[in-house]
Amino acid sequence: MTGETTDADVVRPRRGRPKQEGLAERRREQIVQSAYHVFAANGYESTTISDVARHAGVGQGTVYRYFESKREILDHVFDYAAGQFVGVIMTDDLMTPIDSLDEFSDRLVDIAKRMAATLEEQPDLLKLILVEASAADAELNARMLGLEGFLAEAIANVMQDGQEKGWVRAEVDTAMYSHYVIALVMPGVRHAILGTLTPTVSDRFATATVGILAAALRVPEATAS
Amino acid sequence: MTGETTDADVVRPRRGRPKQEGLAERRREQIVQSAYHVFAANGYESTTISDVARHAGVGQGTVYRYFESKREILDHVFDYAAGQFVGVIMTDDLMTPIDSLDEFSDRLVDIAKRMAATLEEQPDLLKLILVEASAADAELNARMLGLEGFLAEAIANVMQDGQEKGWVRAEVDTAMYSHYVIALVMPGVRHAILGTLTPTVSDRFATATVGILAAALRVPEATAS
Amino acid sequence: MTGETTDADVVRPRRGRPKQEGLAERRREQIVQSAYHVFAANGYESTTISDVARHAGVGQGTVYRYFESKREILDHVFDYAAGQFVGVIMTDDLMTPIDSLDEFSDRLVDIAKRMAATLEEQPDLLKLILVEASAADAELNARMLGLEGFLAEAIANVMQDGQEKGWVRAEVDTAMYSHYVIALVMPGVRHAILGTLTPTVSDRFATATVGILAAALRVPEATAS
Amino acid sequence: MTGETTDADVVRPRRGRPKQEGLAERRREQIVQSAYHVFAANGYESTTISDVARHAGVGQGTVYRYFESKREILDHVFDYAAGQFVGVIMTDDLMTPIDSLDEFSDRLVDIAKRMAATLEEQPDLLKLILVEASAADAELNARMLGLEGFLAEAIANVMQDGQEKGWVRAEVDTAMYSHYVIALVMPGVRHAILGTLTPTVSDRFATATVGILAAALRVPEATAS
DNA sequence: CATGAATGAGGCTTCATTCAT
DNA sequence: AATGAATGAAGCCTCATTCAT
Repeated sequence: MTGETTDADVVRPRRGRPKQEGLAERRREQIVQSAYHVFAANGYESTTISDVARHAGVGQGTVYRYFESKREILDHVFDYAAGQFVGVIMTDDLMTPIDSLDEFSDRLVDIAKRMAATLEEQPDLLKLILVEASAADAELNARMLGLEGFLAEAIANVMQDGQEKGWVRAEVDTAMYSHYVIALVMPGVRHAILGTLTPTVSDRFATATVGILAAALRVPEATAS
Repeated sequence: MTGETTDADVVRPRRGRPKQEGLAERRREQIVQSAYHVFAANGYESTTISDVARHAGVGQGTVYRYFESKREILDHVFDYAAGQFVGVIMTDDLMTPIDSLDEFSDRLVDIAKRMAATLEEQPDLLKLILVEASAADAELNARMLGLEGFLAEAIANVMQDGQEKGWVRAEVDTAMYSHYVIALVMPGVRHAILGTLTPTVSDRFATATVGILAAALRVPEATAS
Repeated sequence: MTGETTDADVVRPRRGRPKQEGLAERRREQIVQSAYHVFAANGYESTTISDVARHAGVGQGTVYRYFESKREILDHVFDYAAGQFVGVIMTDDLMTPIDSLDEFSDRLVDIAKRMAATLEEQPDLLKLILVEASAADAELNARMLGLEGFLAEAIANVMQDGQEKGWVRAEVDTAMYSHYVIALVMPGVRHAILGTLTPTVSDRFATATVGILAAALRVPEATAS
Repeated sequence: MTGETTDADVVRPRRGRPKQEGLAERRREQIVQSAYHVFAANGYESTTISDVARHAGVGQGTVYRYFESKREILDHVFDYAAGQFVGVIMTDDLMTPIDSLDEFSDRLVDIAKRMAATLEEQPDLLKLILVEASAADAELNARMLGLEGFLAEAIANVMQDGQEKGWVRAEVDTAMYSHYVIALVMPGVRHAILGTLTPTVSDRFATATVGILAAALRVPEATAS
C-alpha cells in the first residue's frame, strides 16, 4: 500500500520455495505412467485413484493437483500409449522410399520385430490402446480410430508409391488395403498382448502376415507372355 | 451347491405343481437379453442392475433370483451374444464341402452378408463380444479367444480340405491362416459396429477381403513352364 | 393371493411386496425432520448425510432413495420449518376482523405466546429459518424473504383495514410498517432462539413490543377538543 | 538452516535489524481483509484457504504463518467487520449529549445515513456480521450478541439521559427499548444488504424507523391540562 | 520468511446385494 | 415367486494443514 517498502514487495524477487520449473511436468508424467500400468493391468473402471496414487508413490490428493479427474488421466494415458506405439513404428527408416515388394515385406517384418520387442517390455501397451480405449468412451474410441486412420494413411501412401513404381498391383484399392495391412498385423499383436508368443510362433505369424500381404499386392508374374 | 440341502429351497424338487418348467428359463433369457442391450449400449461397468431390471420389466430383486451376481449375468450375455454370432455363421450350408477357391470366396461373401444383415439389426452384438468382453475380465477374454479359436478351427478344416482337393496352396499354414481369415473380416466388422457402412463401402470391404484371401490361398496358375 | 393366476402375467395382480402407498411420504418426512434437527443443531455445512441418516435411524443410502442431494434436503427442511412457523401464526382466529388497537395488540400477544410456546418445544425452528437459510444459499435466502414478505402482506392488510376502521393512524405507511411489526418481534424471537427466555423477560418483551407498536399506530387522542 | 534455534525463532527478540515491527501486523490485516471479502462473497464454509491466499496475493502457507487455522481467521474477520461497523456508528458526535427527541431522531437518521453510505461501499459488511457469524458457530454467535449488547447499552444510556432530561417517556423500559432501536433499524439494513435500496425506499425506511421510534419514546403532549 | 507442493481425512454419492412382505 | 425398500461398502474428489526448500 504505502510506498516506503524499499524496493521489493513489487518485484517479489524469488521469495519462498523456488517454483521448480518442470516439476509439474515430471509429476504428470510420473502419474500418467503409473496410471498406464494399473489401467492396463486392471482396466480403467476397476482401477481406483488410490491405486494410481499408490503406484506413483504419491498421495491421492497429489493426483488431483495435476489432473482434474480420473477421466482426464485416461486421456493422457491414451496419448502416452499411442505416442509410444507410434514411436515404435514411425522411425526414420520408415520414411526412406521403398522400391520392391520384398523391401516392403522386410520393412514390415522389421516393424513387427520392433513391436514385438516393445510389447515384450510393455505388454500392456496395446491392451490399453485397443481394449480400454474402446471400452471407456465413445470419444476415446474415436481418437483410437483416428490413430488407426493415421497409420493407414501412411501405409496407403507407401502402397500408392509402390503402384507407381510398379511393385504393387494396379488393381489394389490402396485406401482399403492399408487398413488390411493393419488388420493382418493384429493376430500377431493379440498373441503378443496375451504374452503367448514364443519365437517360433512369432516367426509363423511373421511368415503368414508377410506371405498373405505379398500375395495380395504382388504383380502377377508376367506369366507366360 | 448340490441338491441335498435338507429342505431344498434351492432345487425345490418338484413338490406340488411342477410349475412351468420353462418359466425360469424364459425369465433368464428375458433378463439376459435385456442385459445384453443395456450392456452394449452403456458398457458393463456403467450399467446398473436397476437398468437391467427396468429394461426387463422386472424388479431388481427378481434379477437376483436368477443370477448370482452382476458378473454372472455378463457371462450369460456373452454366451448369448456368442451364440447368436455363431448362429449367423455356422449354418448348414457351411458344412457342405467346398471344391474351389471361388466357392470358398462365395461362401465367405455369403457369411459376410449374413453378418452384415445381422449387425444391422443388432449393432451391439459385436461391440459386446469384442469390446466389453475383453475389457471386463481376463476370464471372459479367454472365453472370447476360445470362440475365436473355435471359428478358426472350422476355417482351418475347410482350408485343409482345400489343400487336399487342390484349390489351396500346399504351402499355406492352415492353422495360422485360419486366424487371418478372421482378421481380414475385422476391418469390415469394425465399420459395421460403428454403423458407418453404406452398401458401397460394404462392397469395397467385401472385394478387398476376398481379393486378399484369394491371392493368399490361390494355387499359382499352372505356371506352365 | 388371488386364485386364478392362470395366465395373468399381464395384469400382474399384486405380486411382490405391496408398494405400501404412503411409505415414501412417511420416509421423506422422517428424514426431513431428522435433518431439521441436526441442521439446526450443527448447521447445514457441518452436518453430514451420515448424521442425518443416523438420526433418522436409516442407512445413508436410504436417504438417497428419497432425496437427490443434500441440498434438496435442505430445501425440504426449510419448507418444513417455514410451514411449522406459519402454522403457528396463521390460525383461524387470525382471519377474524380486528376492530381496535387493543384487539390488535391482544392478537399480537397471542401470537407471540403461541410462538414462544412453540419455540420452547422446538428451539431450532427459527434458527433454521433465520440463520441456516440465509447462510446456505442465495436461492434459499430469497425464499426466506418471500416468507417474510408473505407475513408482512398479511399484517399490512390488517393495518389497512384498521385505517379504514379508524384504529390506525392514517399517516401510517402500512406497506412499510408491516415489516416493522415483524422486526419488532425479532428481539424477543432471538432470545427465544437462544433459550434465554424466562417468563419475566418474556413479559418485558411482550410489553415493549406491544407498547412500541401501539404508540406507532395509535390515533392521537381525541384530537377533538 | 540456522543453528541457534535455541529458544528464539518464536519471539525473535530484536537481533540484527528489528525488521519492520508492523510488518507482521500489516500482513495479518491484509489477510483478514481478503478473508473478509471472500467470506462475505461465498460464505465461510464455501471459501477455501486458497481463495483467501489468492485474494491476499500470498501463498497458502503464508496464511498459516499468521493464523493457526481457518477458524481463527474468521474470528479476526468478525472483529474486523465489527470494528468497522462500530466505527461507523460510534463517532465523536455520538458522545455529545442529546437534549430532545428531535435531536435523537436526527442523530439516528445521521447514523443511518452513514451506515447506508458504508454499506453501499461494503455491502458485505453486515452479511458477514449477521449471517456468517451466526451460522458459523455458537461462540461467534455469542460474540455477535455481545456486540449487539454493547450497542444497546450505549443506546440505553442515551435514552436514560433522555428520561432524566424529559424528552423520553418515563415509562420506557430503556434496557429493553434499546434493543428495539436496533431491531427497528434492521428492516432497512436487510434491504441494504440485499442491495435493493433506492434513495426513495431508503427515505421511506428512515421515515418509518424514526416515526415509530418517536412515537414510542415521545412524552405525551401534555394535552390539555 | 514465504511459498507452493504434498497429503490424507472425510464428505457426498452410487450401486450391488439382501430381505421383509 | 416377485418385488422394491434398505443398506453399507467403496469411489471420486476437496481442502485444511504441514513441510521442504
